Amino acid sequence: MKEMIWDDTKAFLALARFGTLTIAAKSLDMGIATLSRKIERLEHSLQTPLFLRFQTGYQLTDEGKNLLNKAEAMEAAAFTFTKSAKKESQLIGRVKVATAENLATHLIIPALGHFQQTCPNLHIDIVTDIHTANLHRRDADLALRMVRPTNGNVSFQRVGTLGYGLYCSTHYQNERDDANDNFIQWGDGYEHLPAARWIASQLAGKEPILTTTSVATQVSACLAEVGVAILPHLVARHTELVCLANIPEINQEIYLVIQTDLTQSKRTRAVADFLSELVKTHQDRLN
Amino acid sequence: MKEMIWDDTKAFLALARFGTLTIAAKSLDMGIATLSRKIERLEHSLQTPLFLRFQTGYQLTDEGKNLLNKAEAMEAAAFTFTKSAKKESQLIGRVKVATAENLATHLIIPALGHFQQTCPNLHIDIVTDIHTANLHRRDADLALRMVRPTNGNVSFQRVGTLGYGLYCSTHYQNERDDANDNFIQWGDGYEHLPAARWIASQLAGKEPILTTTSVATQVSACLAEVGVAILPHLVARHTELVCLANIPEINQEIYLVIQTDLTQSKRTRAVADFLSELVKTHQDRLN
DNA sequence: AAGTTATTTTTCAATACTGAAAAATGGATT
DNA sequence: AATCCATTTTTCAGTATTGAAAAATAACTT
Repeated sequence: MKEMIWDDTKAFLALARFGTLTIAAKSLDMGIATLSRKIERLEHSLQTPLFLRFQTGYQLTDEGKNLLNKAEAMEAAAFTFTKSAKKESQLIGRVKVATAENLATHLIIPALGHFQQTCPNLHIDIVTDIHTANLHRRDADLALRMVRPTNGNVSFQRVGTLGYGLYCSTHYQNERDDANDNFIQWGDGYEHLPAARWIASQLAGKEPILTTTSVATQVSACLAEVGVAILPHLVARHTELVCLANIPEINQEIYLVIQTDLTQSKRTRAVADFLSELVKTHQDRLN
Repeated sequence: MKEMIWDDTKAFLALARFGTLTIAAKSLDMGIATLSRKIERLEHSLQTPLFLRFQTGYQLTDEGKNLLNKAEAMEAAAFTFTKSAKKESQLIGRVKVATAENLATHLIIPALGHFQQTCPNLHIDIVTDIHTANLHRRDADLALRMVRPTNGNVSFQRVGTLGYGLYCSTHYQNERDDANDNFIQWGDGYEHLPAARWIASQLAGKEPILTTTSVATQVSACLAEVGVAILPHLVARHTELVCLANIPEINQEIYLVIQTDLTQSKRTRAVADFLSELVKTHQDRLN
């Protein structure tokens, strides 16, 4: 006995509802004969008579009546399947983006308004948790990072460069002794940063005047005229600090990390495109 | 855009599970090319890419992954549909039979053991509620009655005759005065019974020695040598009472009432056949 | 870097499905 | 009892679906 053909359930439901082959066939947009054969086939594969044939139309048997709600359950399942697919095909839902706080605050969030206009039903969640270095599926869908990913599970692309400069307050600049700068340096655990390494080479053994562990505190220190610091242009440009020099040798690449490019859903891809475009159009502000 | 073909969901599930067209096609017992086309058609009608094609096989997209559980829900619904149909096609379940207590006790129940042997998975529920005169669908599936049904919603067939006789104890018989019997009559509300009417005609104005409202009490009264009573042979044959005369003029027809014959489920029909056969084979004991 | 392998995609004849029209059915009406 | 009528069932030519084999593809191996 051949397995049931799921599509025949449509025929069963229509015929049960309309009662006559003629009307049911019209509702299904198929020939009268086809419908009759589908019902026949279904009854065969279920080994159960579903209808009684009268000249006035088809009438459900007891078996048919008892099976009707089961068929309707199938219909409901099929409906949610197609409906979910439609949802899936549209730009709807939430996408989680992991990134550095700097980029989030000064680059992404300011552009969010414009993004919402183009994709009103697509929402972005931003995660700036420092521990989300490796892009696990549950952590985030996308990441905008400044370290080259090592995990082989993800793919990535260079989308731009984050530029750094030597900054200080105007007052410090006026009083400055070029050969003997007061450097604000990164503290324990951040020695690997390109900015930290550059300062270390400038200090050549001398002591820094202050060490901190965040960009925000270094900005504060500069404004308080403690000394000079290496800051991203992106951050410093919003302050009253002055740029003494651009330091291109410690520029950092910005990578858009994605979960293996190809399998991504439409909405993830849309956000990825938005971020990639965003970095590219603002490349001047980053350098 | 054409509506989704439910059967293609099978293809989606198989391919998602086996990962390769070749194996999935084998599992579905169809050609490799057919499966490929079904997937293509499904993706088109859902307007969503479900798989990524690689030489190593098909891989679910994010959309496909998200839709997988929806498709599985459909599969589950289809499974219960077919399983229920199988149940429906077998002689399995319960059938509710409404009947008189006499017939239940002395005719149906004694034969139940034999019925269980032929249909071990089919259970009979017996309802002897007096109020279940009209066979509503929720009350009972079948009825074995001694009144001709009036409700047009049901069909019925004469399956036999219930015979009555004039009964008394042996002692009463020995002392009997034929012209002056002590009749045990039916009480208020039962005057319409054929037996009651027959006794009334015999009494011709005289008073009965006792009135009761059940067969069991009349049997008791006879055994206590109160008088003579009209009893169904079926009941009296199990007692020590003696039959003074057979009263064929008040025989009652036994009707098997069914919910409109044709639409009945297999199990109801099986029980109907059993009951019909039962009455016919025991017709001698009824008369 | 070329060859091997397992896979998908294409091709085409055979098969199955489809629908319009004709025939048959059986209940309803006169 | 004969006719009508709305329906199902059958018929048959056209269409779509199917599967085996051939061609193409790209990952993997030597």
